[in-house]
Amino acid sequence: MAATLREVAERAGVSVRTVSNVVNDYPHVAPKTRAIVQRALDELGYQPNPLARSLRQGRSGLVGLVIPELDVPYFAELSRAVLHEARALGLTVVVDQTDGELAREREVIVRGQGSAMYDAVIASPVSLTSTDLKARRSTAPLILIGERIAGGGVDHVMVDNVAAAHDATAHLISSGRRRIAAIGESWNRPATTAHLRTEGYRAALTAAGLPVDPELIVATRYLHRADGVQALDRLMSLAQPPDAIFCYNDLLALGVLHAAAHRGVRVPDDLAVVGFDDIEDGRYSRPTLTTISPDRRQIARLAVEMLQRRLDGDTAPAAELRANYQLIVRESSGAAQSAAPRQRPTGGR
Amino acid sequence: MAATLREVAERAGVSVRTVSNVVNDYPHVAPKTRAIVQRALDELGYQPNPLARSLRQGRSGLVGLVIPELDVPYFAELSRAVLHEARALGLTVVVDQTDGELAREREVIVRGQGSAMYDAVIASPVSLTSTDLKARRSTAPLILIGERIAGGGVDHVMVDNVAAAHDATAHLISSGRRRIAAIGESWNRPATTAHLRTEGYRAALTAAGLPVDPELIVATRYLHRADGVQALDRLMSLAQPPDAIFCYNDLLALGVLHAAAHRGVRVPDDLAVVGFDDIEDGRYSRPTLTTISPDRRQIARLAVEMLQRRLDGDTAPAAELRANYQLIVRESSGAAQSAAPRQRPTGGR
DNA sequence: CTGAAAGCGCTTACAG
DNA sequence: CTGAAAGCGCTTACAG
Repeated sequence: MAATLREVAERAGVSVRTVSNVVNDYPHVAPKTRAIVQRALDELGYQPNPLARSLRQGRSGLVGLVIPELDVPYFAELSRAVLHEARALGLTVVVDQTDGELAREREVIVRGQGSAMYDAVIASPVSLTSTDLKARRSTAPLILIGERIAGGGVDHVMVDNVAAAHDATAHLISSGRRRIAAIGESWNRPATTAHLRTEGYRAALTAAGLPVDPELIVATRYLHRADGVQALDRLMSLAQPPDAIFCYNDLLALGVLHAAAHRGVRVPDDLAVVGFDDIEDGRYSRPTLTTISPDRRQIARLAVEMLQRRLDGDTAPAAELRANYQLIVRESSGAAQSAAPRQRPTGGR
Repeated sequence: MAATLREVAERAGVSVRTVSNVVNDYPHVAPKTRAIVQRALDELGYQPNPLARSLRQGRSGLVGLVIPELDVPYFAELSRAVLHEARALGLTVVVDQTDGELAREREVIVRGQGSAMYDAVIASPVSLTSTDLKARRSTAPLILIGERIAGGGVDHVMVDNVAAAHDATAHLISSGRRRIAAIGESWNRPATTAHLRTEGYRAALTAAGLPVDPELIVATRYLHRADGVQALDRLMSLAQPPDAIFCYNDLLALGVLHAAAHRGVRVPDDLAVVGFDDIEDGRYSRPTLTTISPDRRQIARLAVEMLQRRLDGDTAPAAELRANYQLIVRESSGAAQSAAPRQRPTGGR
């Protein structure tokens, strides 16, 4: 069992106050006293009890990062970026997975506390609604990433989803596609994000004088690869299949690529594909994936810096922080096919 | 600010003891008293302070899951499995990323404590050595996943890496390959795991009467996709390039697949590829990836159950728990090519 | 069934 | 520069 401050104090023949001062590098300690205490500390292998310290100080020093699914690459990569930025500021963040379940998102975001003991929370909720947010009891700072939940009055950081979806769609149009599908509208999620992407998609079509065909907008249950496979199967069985697809995330797009290969649909020749997120897989897939790349580093930094400000007592009204994004054109929407460039070089269209 | 037990007690006109009893569903409370207290609890919106509770009880109720990289699919998928099994047992686990840095692995695994306050730790360390383990001060139960650190005297769960690597290699041999490379031996990691896989690889070659060519065993810095790309480039520039590659993980294999496509090397026709881990990407890649699939669910369950036993006071000697694995044959090692089966059906070999 | 009180291991005004 | 003491918010033997 770890030694306590009191035990160290007894051994060193000083008060606990003095030991505490040494442990915490309090400057005004006589060098001689410090040496004596340090020796006792070493001999006993003292380790401070973080629980006691936290209780006394009224804060745990822990920031919770709440995400739905750890094994969805976008969240994994985002989490890593957040952990990285947080470390730079000396914050310890700990990842909390909710499986996207409302009850669990509520527990940690709305009720605060729970078995968790976070001083603040960064969250990317999928089921939480504005009603939940209004009922929030916890006073710990909260920063939302990705989703803007209407009327929440909560700080959030996000990219301009409407504009990004517009750009993705416009890219397909400008490369000659005319029958463009959209995959990822939501079945059962509140999914403000999906709605915003559909809005951008529609706007781009309309601006180009192209019709919006409801048949081409396919909702999915999740945003996983398997959903992309299903969606493609459905789209290809249409009387008039699409010649391009804008997927609301890269995982859907990778599912589409997979299903297309197995159906003998050539990408990008027969079908152009664009994703969203710029996860690492898309840089190695065959063909490589054109995608919208949100500046994850910036997202993480904005979130963490805002959090730090709130922890420091900043009471400014809730902020809406916007991060940059970029369209990255790769093979799936027209660049040279990856399969065997020397044997069958296929130019863009 | 949240109300305290004492405030609730005053409002209800009872002692804190009684309030505590109600909060914790202690059975012997008079129904009438309970009702009064409950009302006060509701009116004040009481939330217990987990820090105080933990300090008093001498445990935080938190289990730390220590992994090197959150955004490496294998760890993301493993983490999810562990969180799932832990939930089933009522344990709250929190993910702690170390970036594979020795200092950080030490802080949480060896020193215990730190800013973290875990009752127990499940870890998949990459830099930690047996010396560190012997110097361990923390008395919190520790379960290692994946790596067996010699002489640590610590519980661990793993698959039989030698046997698995043997099977992967034997599969390539039995499908007619003769010049089989291995990618993923370590440059700078302690990497017991890599050594074990090399051992299995060598054994399989030897058993088949095939020579072991040192040129074909390529070490990599990390085990990421980019390392796979580099390794393939190096192998293909050999005077006698390989006709098959056993990659020590799927990420390397996906990098190999990518590089092969861009070089015009056909997989599996010119080159068969086998990975290790069975991450989801490999089920959707082109071609899909043959791989060793460790039973992640079982690994997670064994680790969590062992942990629970230790928390319950089990003091049996350190256990070595073995999980099952399975070779999953997909397109990359000989099944029908995925590219466009109808146009160019390629049988296995 | 409930109250008064001790104590978990710290930090920190308050004195001196 | 250092000591004696209070108190963070709980839980839990000890009485009654």
